[in-house]
Amino acid sequence: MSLRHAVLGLLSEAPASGYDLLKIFEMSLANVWPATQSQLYGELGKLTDAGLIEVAAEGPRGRKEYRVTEAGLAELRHWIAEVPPNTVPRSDVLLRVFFLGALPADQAVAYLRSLARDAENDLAHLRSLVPHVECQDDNLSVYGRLALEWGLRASELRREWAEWAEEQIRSLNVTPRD
Amino acid sequence: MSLRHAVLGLLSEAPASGYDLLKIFEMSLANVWPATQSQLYGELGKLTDAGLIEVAAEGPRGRKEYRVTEAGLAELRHWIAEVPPNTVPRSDVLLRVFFLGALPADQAVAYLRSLARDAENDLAHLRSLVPHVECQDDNLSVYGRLALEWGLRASELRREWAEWAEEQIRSLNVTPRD
DNA sequence: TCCTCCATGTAACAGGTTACATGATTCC
DNA sequence: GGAATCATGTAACCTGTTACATGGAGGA
Repeated sequence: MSLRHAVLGLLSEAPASGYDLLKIFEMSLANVWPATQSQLYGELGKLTDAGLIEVAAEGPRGRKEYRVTEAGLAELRHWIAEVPPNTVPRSDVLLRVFFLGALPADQAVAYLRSLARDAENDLAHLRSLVPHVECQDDNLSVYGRLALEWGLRASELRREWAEWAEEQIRSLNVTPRD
Repeated sequence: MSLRHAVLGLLSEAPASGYDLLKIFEMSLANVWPATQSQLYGELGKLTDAGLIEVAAEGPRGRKEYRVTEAGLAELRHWIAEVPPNTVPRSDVLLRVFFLGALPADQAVAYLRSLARDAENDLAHLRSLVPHVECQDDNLSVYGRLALEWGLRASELRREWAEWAEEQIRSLNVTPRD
């Protein structure tokens, strides 16, 4: 149930329409909590029914601008501070690593190398976002920078780990029978 | 669709029943790809229908021992080596970080501190698994060690990042008006 | 006029969680 | 005999993805 809190969080910064929110999801939250258009509009309806947000104004093309209510803000704060983070994040990459034994050793090594490359690419991409986020000054950007730093560190970790893992597997296979 | 490959992967190491697999999921894969009992039995049925696994033997209490077929093994290898890892892992922790601005500064700092503590606990837990995995020698353990190392590094990262982030927010608030 | 962008909504499906339901075997 | 464990299955519900569907407004 975190999409609902993502929406509350965004609306707590500034009122916005579903369409606006969609853009923000694509820009800022794409790497943290992606959401689709259909999901978003559904959630806006549910949040309105629950009284956590309300329509602040109606615009041209049927545009509805939402804002968070007091109850919504309270719910947001409660969620951040008191609801325990729930799920183990599933990683299909790590799952593949578990089963690398099903591949011939050279392919396993190649796979780990490709992970290192992917991490390097992600790192480059995140680095390209740094200047863009750095010049902004709203709440979302201040904390967005923290999130971005996490991403940078995590990408480096992936690259370093993949290189280390490749070496591990290599050393296992160099001395197969002693 | 990774649960299916998790099942194929486990069965490629050794034949097992749904019940056996459930235990393995709870032990080895709990931190990588958790699965529930009902999901597992459903998937076993679908995999059998698809011809990727088959019933190798039937035991006492209606026990059905499955083994992977040639087609299943081919599918597993294909998935590991050629299917691109799909989704951005959603992180509800990082999502909370994005919206920390909705909290008073002291609560935001407290939250980051609690993240550091959580990371420290996870680290301790993973470290306790090290000796257990180290003495095993099957394929799953060899590659499981790689996955465990990832977990260890990731937990350290989380702790270090949380400490860094706390310092960042602290320094923002020490000098509010200059 | 036509294209692009703004803007919302719904339907079908896949994957995952929780809960319920049932029964056989083994061990004490 | 009773408890713990082995063992499987199903139903309801929630979340998320993909695709379809519709139409207004503004600019070239």
